[in-house]
Amino acid sequence: MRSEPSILHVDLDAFFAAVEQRDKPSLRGKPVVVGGIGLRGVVSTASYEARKYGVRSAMSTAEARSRCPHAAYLGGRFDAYRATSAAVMAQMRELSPLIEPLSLDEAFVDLEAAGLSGLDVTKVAAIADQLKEAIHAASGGLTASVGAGTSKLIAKIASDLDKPNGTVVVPPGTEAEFLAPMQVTVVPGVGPATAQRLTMAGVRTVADLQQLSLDELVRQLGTSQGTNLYRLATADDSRAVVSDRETKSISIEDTFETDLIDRAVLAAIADGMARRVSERLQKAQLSGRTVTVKTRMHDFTTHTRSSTLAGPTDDPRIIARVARRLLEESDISGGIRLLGVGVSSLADWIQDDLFIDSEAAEAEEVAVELPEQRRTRDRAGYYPGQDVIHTEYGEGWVWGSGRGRVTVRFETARTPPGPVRTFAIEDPALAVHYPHRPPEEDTDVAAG
DNA sequence: TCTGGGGTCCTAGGACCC
DNA sequence: TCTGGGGTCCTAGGACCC
Repeated sequence: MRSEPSILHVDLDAFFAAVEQRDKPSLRGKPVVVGGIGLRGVVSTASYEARKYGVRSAMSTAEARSRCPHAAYLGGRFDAYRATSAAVMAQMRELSPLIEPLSLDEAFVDLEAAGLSGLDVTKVAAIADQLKEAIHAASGGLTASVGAGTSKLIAKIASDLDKPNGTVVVPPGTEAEFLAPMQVTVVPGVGPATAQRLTMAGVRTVADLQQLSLDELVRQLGTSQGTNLYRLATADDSRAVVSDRETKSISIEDTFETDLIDRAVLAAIADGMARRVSERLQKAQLSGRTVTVKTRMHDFTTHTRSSTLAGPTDDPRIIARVARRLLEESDISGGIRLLGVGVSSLADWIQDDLFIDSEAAEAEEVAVELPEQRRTRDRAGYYPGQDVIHTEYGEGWVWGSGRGRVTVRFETARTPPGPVRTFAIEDPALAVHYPHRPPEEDTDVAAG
């Protein structure tokens, strides 16, 4: 935690709805709801006029319509939101080289990294107000709320206290007492499930939380969340402002107007999703090894199935093939309301790097030295380090096998000696099996 | 009035290796 | 014949955030 309130949290007010009102003057001063407008839609953002009728984010659009039938219901124009967000973020970068966007409408700004010093409450409030004016001008009239404090936690909570168009600076040294009277749910990371567990332990406010020992909190919530919450409750937060956070996964999902049960229809939808995921991977110069299919049943229970490839891919055909297989393995009886396809275990090198010319592969083969005791056939009949398995992701040496799985070592140009990956032997990815030497007569080579 | 779409992080168990 | 513990990878599910 810092000695000066040098972290700002900037939060644009009713962002999506505000952009719509900016671009369409007839909507100004009127209730506007942006979100899913179909039968199963939910509200993303409600303008302040719509909030007067009880319309809230994450509420079903059906309920919003019943509460506020005369509002304008809009599906959203994300290109416009992205462009506006970029203009706003640029204003923050003018103020400091170190900003951390959390979403299109939120970011931390590090004033310390801007070389500013002697930051007392008055000075920070003035800086915040200037920033809000700059944002207003650059965005075509949008307002923001700003919180400032000695840590991310305090800045984030403060920005929420005087919305819209507020500025709240929490004086250094007053953090714990600032938090104490608040509900535990103001602490980021404490959602409904955690709040309920805490309630059962007699904890409703941060002050209640401050009474608990670390041991007790860890018992209630586990090591990670317990220790985190223990620190945050006493305003002990030294998390740094971090600019470029790397993408960990890319996914597409869709909720259908009515539940779908036809496997052929779903397979075709999965193909389209695989293509869109692939496009986004390629645009971001990323590829990934794990393909995940997500299904949501009529009763809202959600399942995921995933499969990890030998090497990263951004190929729509491969993603689609794996997604189809995972979908086939999924239970869709009774119909599903949602289908999703995603790719994770991302790498910033692309698929082509996995395929290398045979010359390089041979050079690598020479370099491979195996311990003597491994130069024997394993349980599934492979010679580890000598047999080669051909997969659609490239060729790799068998590194060991048994119990229905085979471990394959891949050689890649960029990352020799390459990843070691495990496949189920029945995995269709193992299209062909080429032993370097013929298996002995009694050897039952694992079925491909 | 039933519950979006895009993410992140954590946990837990099993397989496998040393 | 039984008994280990640590570490990594993978899978599945859940909580949470905007």
